[in-house]
Amino acid sequence: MNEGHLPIGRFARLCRLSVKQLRHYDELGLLTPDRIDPDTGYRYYLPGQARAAMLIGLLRSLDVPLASIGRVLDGESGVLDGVRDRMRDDLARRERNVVALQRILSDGLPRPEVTVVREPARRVVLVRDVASPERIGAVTSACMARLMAAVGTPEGLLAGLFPLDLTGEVPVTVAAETSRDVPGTSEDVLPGGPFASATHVGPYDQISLTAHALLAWIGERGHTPRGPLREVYVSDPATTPPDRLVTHLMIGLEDEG
Amino acid sequence: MNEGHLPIGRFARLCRLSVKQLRHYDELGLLTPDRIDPDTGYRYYLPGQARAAMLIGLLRSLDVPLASIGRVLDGESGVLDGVRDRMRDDLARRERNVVALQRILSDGLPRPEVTVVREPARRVVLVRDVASPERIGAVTSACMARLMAAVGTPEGLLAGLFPLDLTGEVPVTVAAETSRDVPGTSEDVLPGGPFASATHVGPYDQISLTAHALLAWIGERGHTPRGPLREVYVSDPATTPPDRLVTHLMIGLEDEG
DNA sequence: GCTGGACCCTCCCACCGTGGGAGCGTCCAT
DNA sequence: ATGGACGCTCCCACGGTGGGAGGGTCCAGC
Repeated sequence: MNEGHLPIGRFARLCRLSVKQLRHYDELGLLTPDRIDPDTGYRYYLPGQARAAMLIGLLRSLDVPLASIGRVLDGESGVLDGVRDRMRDDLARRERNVVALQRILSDGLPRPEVTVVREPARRVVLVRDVASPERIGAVTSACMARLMAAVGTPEGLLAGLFPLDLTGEVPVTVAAETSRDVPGTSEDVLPGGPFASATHVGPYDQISLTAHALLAWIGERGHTPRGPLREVYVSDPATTPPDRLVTHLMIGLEDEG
Repeated sequence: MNEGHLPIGRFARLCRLSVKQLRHYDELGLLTPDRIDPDTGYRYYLPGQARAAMLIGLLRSLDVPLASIGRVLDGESGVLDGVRDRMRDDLARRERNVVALQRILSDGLPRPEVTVVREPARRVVLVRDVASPERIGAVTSACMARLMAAVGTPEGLLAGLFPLDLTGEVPVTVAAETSRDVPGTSEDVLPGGPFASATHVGPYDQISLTAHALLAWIGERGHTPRGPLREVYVSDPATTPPDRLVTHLMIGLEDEG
């Protein structure tokens, strides 16, 4: 063991890492042994490498991916900020998941009554945006605020439109029924026809549970959904406690299932 | 397509799942097609299976593992409670990670001054417990409260002892130096000898960063740590703001490095 | 100098859930 | 009958770690 070289096992004990981990980090170029015996392939580390090794261990214990750790060790700046931001997003998603799971455990799965209604076509003005799946709630609120500011008092229904597939970037649309033209919004006609409709009572962040039940109802009967999910906001969230918020959920149906 | 049987692609679109997922769930026995053509191997589903499929999708979107979903579908009770509890623990761990990462980003890695001190053997009384890695802080506080209640005013130092390996169930020990016998505690002698010592200033939940630096110092110099990590609590957390809490961290050294 | 046991090497597989793709067979509307 | 959409199975990839097989190496004690 000349020059204080340590074989991998001893070095591993020093750094509280496993031999497997050290070999893996070597393979990835994160922590290269000071010397590798060309004949035997034995890896030899210096005690001075312990700090780098333990930094890897520390960051791993904080769930920083090895790829990011590599970039940190290469001196790239801002890497950990990105990691932290991603972790925060992930954390928020998991918090919502736990809340939703708790809700399911407390209340059971929603089994809303589903009816088929025939909707007229409706002339509306729209405000649109795009959101990541986590940000849908906030972005929808912001769109609604913009729409209300532009429209003033709506003459008819107030609704949100969302694609059924909530992966990737999700287009968010809020619509207010009106016969007037409103600057700052675009105008459109929501198609009429048969819709499957269910009513969600409760906070907006649990709408997806009722939406799920509605989709399941449609699936069970062999219908094919058509177009986006419509959320018709019946209550005013400014004056209604979250547990009493009423929202109609509607999904268009093919004329023939 | 007799009796309303749907081939896998159509059923997948109905349930917002991928064909790959459905095949996987079939393989795991979570959702078996109503009929499998024995000649072609084609899977055929009934529309009535959509609700089960979407329940799988819903629970998956909440990060419930497929194995747990399987047990839910088998009617086993209490499964989701366990999942939720595990998620909560995981969430707490991730929250701590993000906080620690933020701390590293704000303050940089701690680079405490490390000194070698020679400690006398000390007679102490002990309170012990066991904790999962997440609960160490809370359990240590609880032990300390018990110890203080039993000892009253300590005559000497007040310390916590923790193994260097914080995986699995971690034994937690708090010690108060005293010459008296104290009912409700056990008595022991902390060995003396050379110790590497560093001072942590700041909240207790960031002690691990300084402990890491101390271990790295030991590793860099080729010493071998001996025995548990000692945390000597210098400040009174009841009267000191968290940012000013002073803790000495000490790790025993082999006489010969 | 020899030997045994601890240590090291490489290579493969497993976990979990999903997606991609190769290579090939099947269904159905034209 | 034929083309194109759709189905099948089987393999590989991701990230990070552990387990294990099969084989070579080091060193302390004799």
